Amino acid sequence: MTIQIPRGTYDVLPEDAFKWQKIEAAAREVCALFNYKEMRTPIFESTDLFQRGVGDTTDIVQKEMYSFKDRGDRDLTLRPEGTASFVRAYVEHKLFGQPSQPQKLYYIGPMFRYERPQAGRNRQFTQFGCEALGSADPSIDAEIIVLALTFYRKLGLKNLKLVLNSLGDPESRAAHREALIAHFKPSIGEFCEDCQKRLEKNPLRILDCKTDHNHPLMATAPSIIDYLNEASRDYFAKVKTILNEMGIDYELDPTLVRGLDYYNHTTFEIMGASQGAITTLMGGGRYNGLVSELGGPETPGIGFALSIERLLLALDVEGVSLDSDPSLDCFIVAIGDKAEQKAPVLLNQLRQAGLQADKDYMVRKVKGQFKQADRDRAKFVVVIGDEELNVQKAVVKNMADGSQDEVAFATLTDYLKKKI
RNA sequence: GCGGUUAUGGUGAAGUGGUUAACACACCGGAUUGUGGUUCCGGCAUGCGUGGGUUCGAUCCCCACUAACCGCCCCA
Repeated sequence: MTIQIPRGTYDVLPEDAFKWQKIEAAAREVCALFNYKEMRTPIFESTDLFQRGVGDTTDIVQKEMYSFKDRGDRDLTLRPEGTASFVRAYVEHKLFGQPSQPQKLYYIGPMFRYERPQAGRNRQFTQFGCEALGSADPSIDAEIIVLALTFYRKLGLKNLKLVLNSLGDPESRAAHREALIAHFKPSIGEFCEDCQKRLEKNPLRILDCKTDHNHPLMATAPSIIDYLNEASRDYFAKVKTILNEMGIDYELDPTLVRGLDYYNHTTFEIMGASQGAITTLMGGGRYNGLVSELGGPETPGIGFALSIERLLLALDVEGVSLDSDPSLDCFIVAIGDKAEQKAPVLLNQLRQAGLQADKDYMVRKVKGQFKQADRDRAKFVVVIGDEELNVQKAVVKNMADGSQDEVAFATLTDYLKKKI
């Protein structure tokens, strides 16, 4: 039996790779525009990093990590997300000591989660993410959201919905937590098993439950918005004001609860048109305690991550095409043994002169060689055979209009460069 | 991790318990000793996801496994 690709992974074939290049180029351009610098961190890290960073109670850590021991008996994990690594690097290289703050950074790379694959969910997937470390200014919250929107719009996505919430600071969260427990505890038996477990661990997540979505207590549950203390409320108000003044539409959703433990204050998602159940294109939020949690000084931070796989699906649903028109300047058709010997030499000359050029390698007949030239979208075909070699001239055919010229070998590159 | 659907060539797909597994597209060749995108003709699955079972005989029936898709959970 032939070996198959691991479950939940996929190959990007040549016909699709150019889309990825375009998307990655767009991401880099937008980051340059917003003055975010690339940082590259390893694809695996100490398992501890994610346990402490992402949070022990999260689904990611509890059941989705690709963990292994290396030959030195170290516990390592293929990264399930990017923020923990970036914060680790920020602390490890003492980037908090750099004069330039906040450190505005981005990454594009593979992430790994052991999940049941379906459209828009893979075991290896690719995230583009940005992190701004060191600033607690509400305008950076707005900036990071706008960066993501700019990126999507640049690629032609229109059907986007920004959803916002605030989880408040630790004091606000604690107050809300108590209120939630008090609200649900008397009737928790009417809820699903998961919710019963959530009650003590993370009652916030009950609000996210799809099973008990219609339970009357859901509608009357205490909203985090009502439990924000003054500082938290004030901060959130400033973020919203900036977005308003920039003309950014958003929807407030007090039940927007992100799955990672490190979030506080502003959280957000961008939803898009997508196939099936998955519509979250991008998610992120503020994580003010994370740097100190991972051994650095008390430092605020905020970031987002988005999936390129889901972006591609959304582009598809919206009918946005990233198709380009790859073409070849020139294709050499060789007829006969002598010409076949000459072809690679001539081809090399064209290439060295900067022309995108190719020839047949399948011993095809003339007709077949022309077909290949057509598939490669060659603008010109250079035909050489015995007759041409005798007079040191090639027949050059313009594939668009079918016209032909005789061109001396010596002037071939000049001729083609002028025509292209 | 749970539930449902599916699995035939490079692709999209018909199909039957019994000798040669439709059709279309793509590809290769010929009509046109040396010219593509049109047309006509020809070629192209020792094989029907993998392993086992039932049977005189299985691509078709049964079981297991694997994978894909959809839903749940959760997320990007």
